[in-house]
Amino acid sequence: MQSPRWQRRAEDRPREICAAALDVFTEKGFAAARLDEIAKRAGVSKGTLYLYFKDKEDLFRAVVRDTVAPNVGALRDAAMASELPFAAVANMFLSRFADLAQRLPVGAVAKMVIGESGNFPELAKVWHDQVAGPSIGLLAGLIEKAQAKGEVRAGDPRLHAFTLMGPMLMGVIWREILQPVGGAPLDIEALARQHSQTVLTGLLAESEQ
Amino acid sequence: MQSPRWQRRAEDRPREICAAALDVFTEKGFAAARLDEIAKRAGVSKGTLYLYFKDKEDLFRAVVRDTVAPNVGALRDAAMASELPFAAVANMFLSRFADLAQRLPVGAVAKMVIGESGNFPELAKVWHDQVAGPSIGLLAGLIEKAQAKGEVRAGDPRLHAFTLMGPMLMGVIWREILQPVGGAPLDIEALARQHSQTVLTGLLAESEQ
Amino acid sequence: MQSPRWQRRAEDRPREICAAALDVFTEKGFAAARLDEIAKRAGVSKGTLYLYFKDKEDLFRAVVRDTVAPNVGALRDAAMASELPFAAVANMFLSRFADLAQRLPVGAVAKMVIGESGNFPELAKVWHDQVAGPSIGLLAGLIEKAQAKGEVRAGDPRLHAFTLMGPMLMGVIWREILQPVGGAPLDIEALARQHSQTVLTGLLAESEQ
Amino acid sequence: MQSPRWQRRAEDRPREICAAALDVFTEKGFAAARLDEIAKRAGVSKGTLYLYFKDKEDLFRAVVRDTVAPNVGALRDAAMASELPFAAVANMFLSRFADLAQRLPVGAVAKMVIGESGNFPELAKVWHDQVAGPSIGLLAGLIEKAQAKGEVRAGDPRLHAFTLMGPMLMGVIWREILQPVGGAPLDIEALARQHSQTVLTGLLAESEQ
DNA sequence: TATGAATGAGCGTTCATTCAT
DNA sequence: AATGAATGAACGCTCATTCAT
Repeated sequence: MQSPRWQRRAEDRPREICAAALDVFTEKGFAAARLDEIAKRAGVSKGTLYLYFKDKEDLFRAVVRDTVAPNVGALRDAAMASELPFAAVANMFLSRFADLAQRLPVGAVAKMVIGESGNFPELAKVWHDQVAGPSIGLLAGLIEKAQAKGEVRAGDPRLHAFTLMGPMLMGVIWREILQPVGGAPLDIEALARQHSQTVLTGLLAESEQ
Repeated sequence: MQSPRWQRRAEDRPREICAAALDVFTEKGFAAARLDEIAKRAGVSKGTLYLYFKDKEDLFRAVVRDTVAPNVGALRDAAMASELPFAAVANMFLSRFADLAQRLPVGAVAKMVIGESGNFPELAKVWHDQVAGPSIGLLAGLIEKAQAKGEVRAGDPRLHAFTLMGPMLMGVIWREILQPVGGAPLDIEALARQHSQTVLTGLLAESEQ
Repeated sequence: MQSPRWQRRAEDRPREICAAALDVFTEKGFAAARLDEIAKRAGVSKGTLYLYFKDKEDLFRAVVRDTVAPNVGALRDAAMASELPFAAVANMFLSRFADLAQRLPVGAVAKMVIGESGNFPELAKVWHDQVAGPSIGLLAGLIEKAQAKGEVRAGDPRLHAFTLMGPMLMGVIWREILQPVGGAPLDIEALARQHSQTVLTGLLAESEQ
Repeated sequence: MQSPRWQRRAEDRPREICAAALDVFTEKGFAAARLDEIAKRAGVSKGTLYLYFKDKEDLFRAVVRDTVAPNVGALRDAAMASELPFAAVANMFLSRFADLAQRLPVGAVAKMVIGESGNFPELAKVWHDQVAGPSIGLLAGLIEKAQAKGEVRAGDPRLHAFTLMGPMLMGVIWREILQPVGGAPLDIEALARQHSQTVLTGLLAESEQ
């Protein structure tokens, strides 16, 4: 009576709700996610959600943006290393991505963005404009510079960027989608290590090149 | 009066419905797809759907299976070429995949499977068991054989397979998800060509290796 | 080809359909009965029903009327015996009813009429006007005459008719409704025999009267 | 503005809904009853029904059970009078039943149970196990005891029970089914009075016995 | 005459949203 | 600020009815 149980941490509510919502949206997708369940997992009532978010879409967007945002900064830094040899930059970039994918729900967000891209094109746009586009652009830029220096072989720099990043995306998706249904476990960091070595000097044995 | 309200086309109906359903499920995802719209696009009434499919889930599964199935066969063939030099096999595999991705809605199916993997784990399983798993396994096997022959450099064959295929998956997803929201257009076949050259001999210029 | 299988017995169709419909309507009631099932049990297609009956209601009414009709005649006869002593008339009436209830689906029709009286008041009306009303009226008339002759004790003749017929109706309902769910089996004819004896001279032993 | 769109009345809601549902189910039967109409009569929205009942069947069962239950207790008491002369017991039993039938929707429940016995055999079972079976059993037991004391004439006690109760059931059904479609009005209590007198000492005038 | 594929209105049920408490 | 009972629009599914064959 005197000290209402729920007065504590009023300003953490939005975060708690977003965390619960991320889980449910990831598991079910936007349409199949139930606000009832999000509320339950967040430990609040359904009505409370509406004190912090205008509606279900607003909550969904908030979840995606809040989870995407931190990624953006983490990638910017890699750009600064552009004076190092390309091999070192590539190594760093891949291992950094692997590290990111271990700590943040990169796979979960990818899943949501991919699955709901038809219903929420703007989220795909955010992902493109803030994450995928800049990353690819950044890489392509580094590659182009390295080509100019004679470090990297000729070819469309953007396609080269796909060669570099594609396996990492595939790894993240494998973990998120196929591993839970019986796919062989995948060590993202090992993938980053082996791939960065291999892709630089080629899959073929030196004797064959 | 002039044109009969409907025609008997029992044989084509299921295909027509599946085609319409593929579109709608791809655009909206399972939960947000409306049977009304699928029916409208298929040019039939809502009730007609139920003459051929038990319910919405049944239709969804049929769509995924029917679209996944053709892919399976197309990949088996690549295995036969295993006596060729690995470089040739890899080339063929990638260009074949690119070709497949041009003609079949690979991206659309991937999108559905990824987005609904939480609600339909069995579809993810089908995709894993019949498409992704075998493909990766096949590649890994070829790679292992090539390693034994000294053609391919050391390393976990499965991770090498990711190195080989990842960029193609990324390409497909880019086209399906990001290109519609402003992503730069991507030529999958050009990607296959450049990637297969690059990945075999390395991103680095020969002088650097 | 030459001799179409179904040309036989074309004029029996309505009867066959009614028989199947009686079963299904009795089991399920009007609303829950499926034309599909009636057609299947009648060995015809759904469309064929519409060659003989305007719609579902029309079929229902036909079923009830066709099954009710024969009962009517069978009861008229009992009136002619009105010169016999009342005890003999009552005996005859009850045993005739028991006989009827053995051979015709009296219980089934009663069930339908009772269950659908809200939706088909006219059927209840048919039942009242052609079956229950006349029967009760007939009995009440006989009783009144017998009272005038000093054969039957004073009292409202119609209520006396309830005393006479009620147990038979209860017997029919018991068989139709409660026996299938575990009610002890009931021999309608034994009931008719014992009841007709008892009701005439009283439940109480003679020493008690 | 002036009057709130709705009020919280969690405690009364189930009862109000059941009352409305009883009316509609009685009028229409289970299948033809519309939840829209039940909700309207209960003064709530359709969705509210689902706050208190799992689905339409659950509501139906609740209605029948809640309406059957009170009857059960009311009949138990009659057993205690077993030391009185049988004539007194029978009198009491019949008048008590008539009283019950005046105050409770006995006819309505009978109608529902009879009409839906095919679709809801368990309700027929409840009715048999808790109402009809015990009542008949109770009466048969009393009759058997009275026979042992020489009060009641020989014969199957259960069939005697039909002789006693049948007219009352018929009266209830008459009122519920036939009176609304033009059947002559029936005074259940008068029926109980006259029947109990008549059935004990016989329909026949004393001079005839 | 007979069929059964096709229709579409209608209902049970769900769930995002509101609002009296 | 927080609740959760109440709402009602919307959707999946059914099934009586129609009609091309």
